[in-house]
Amino acid sequence: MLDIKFAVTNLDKIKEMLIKRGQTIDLAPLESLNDERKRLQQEYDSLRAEQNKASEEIARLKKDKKDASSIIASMQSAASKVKEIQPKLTEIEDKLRSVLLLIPNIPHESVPVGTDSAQNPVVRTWGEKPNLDFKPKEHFDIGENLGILDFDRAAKISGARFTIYKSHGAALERALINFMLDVHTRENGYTEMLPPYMVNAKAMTGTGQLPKFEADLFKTNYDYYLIPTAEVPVTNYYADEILKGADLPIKFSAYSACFRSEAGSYGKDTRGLIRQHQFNKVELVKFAHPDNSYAELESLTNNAESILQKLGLHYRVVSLCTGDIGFSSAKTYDIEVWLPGQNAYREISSCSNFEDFQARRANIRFKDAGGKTRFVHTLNGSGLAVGRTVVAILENYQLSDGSVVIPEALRFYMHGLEKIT
RNA sequence: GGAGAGGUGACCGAGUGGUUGAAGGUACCGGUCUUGAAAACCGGCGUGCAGAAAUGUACCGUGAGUUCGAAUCUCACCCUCUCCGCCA
Repeated sequence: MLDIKFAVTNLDKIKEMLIKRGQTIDLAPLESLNDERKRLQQEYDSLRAEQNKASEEIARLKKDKKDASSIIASMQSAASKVKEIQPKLTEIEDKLRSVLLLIPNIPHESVPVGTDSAQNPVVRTWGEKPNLDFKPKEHFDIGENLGILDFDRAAKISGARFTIYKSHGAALERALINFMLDVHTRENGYTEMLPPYMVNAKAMTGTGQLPKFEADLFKTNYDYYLIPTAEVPVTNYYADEILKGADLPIKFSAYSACFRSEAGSYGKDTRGLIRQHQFNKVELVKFAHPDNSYAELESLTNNAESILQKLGLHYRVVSLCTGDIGFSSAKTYDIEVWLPGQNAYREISSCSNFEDFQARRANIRFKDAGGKTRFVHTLNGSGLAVGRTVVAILENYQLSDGSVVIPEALRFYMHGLEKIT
């Protein structure tokens, strides 16, 4: 959420931002609602001032055992007027907030201008495509042939976009989770967290999934939403709190299952593990000082990259352009891993700095060195999407006979297994 | 599911209708003292909105109500804790 003062005094900037993002929002209500709010607030304040003054006078008279009935009678009209204005004011404030909640974040000045993902510049690449002297298979064929992924039976018991991992497949997924958490907690300085997978609407609003993206979420019949990412519970961990400036940055790493309705992506990635209703992810979350949140974004991205490096998987980092960047984000790097079977780079991590956009929604603040209370900057990134990492391993480490080599960094977690055959 | 207790500032904790934005303490910031630190003492110390400022106003879980006036009374809801029952 943007700051209302900033919003009404920088309407041009917001309009420009919306054009760059390729979106249209009617901003007229913003100005008129804010004017109306100010007008009502002033009226309300002066009425209340009158009431408060009279109250003091009444108190004084009563204390002196004098008659106050005339002044009490004279205040009755003011009281009824206050009752008239109050609900109007509340209504305007609610409307104003609901408009603000639908305005996306302003991209950082370093974010490239562009219309879609084709215009995301590559920032860097790491490693090289593997040399496969045969036609590489896609991960779902490899997995099914090895008997470690079962899509048909998952469809039978759940539906499309679900998978059952079996045997070494299940072990591989579990190994990756432990491997990633160990690297982030022991080498990268994150504190591990295991959060709830169901949260309330307030938490979803805090991180920006609600109110705009309700259709992307699964909701239970008890008013709980299934989390689409651990970002939601972990970022909201400090909602409505004031942190100590000296404690920043605070870094959490959390494994969770993630649930997404994938509404609107019908027909995309229908086969395999790439796009699932339920998938596993290890998430990185940071609460940072506004002065160095962009340096923190770089290191967070590097932390996510370190997993791919240890696994020996070739990837590139792209900077999302203004037309592709997410609603809440001010700047996002996507890490795209190379998939020989698909002959394409695919997103395996998305690392973002939200600046104070989420902090303002979730009300997460800190005391700076001067004792002033300010909003923190929140950041997060996948470290990494586990299912897609399995895809990358199967496709990059496949052999011509259909077997798959286990990357060395993972063998400890696979009890020494070197190859899935 | 049944019975009870409670939600106050960064934290602990007073406060049951009239100068209460809210005692006291802790933490924090500044100062005195000290070679330095600690201790002690003195002072400061919430946030939003409007305003150039003075100042005004709002905020004591959330929402509604009673009243000239609500942290304080009424109702609903949310959350936490304790006991009983049931269950992994």
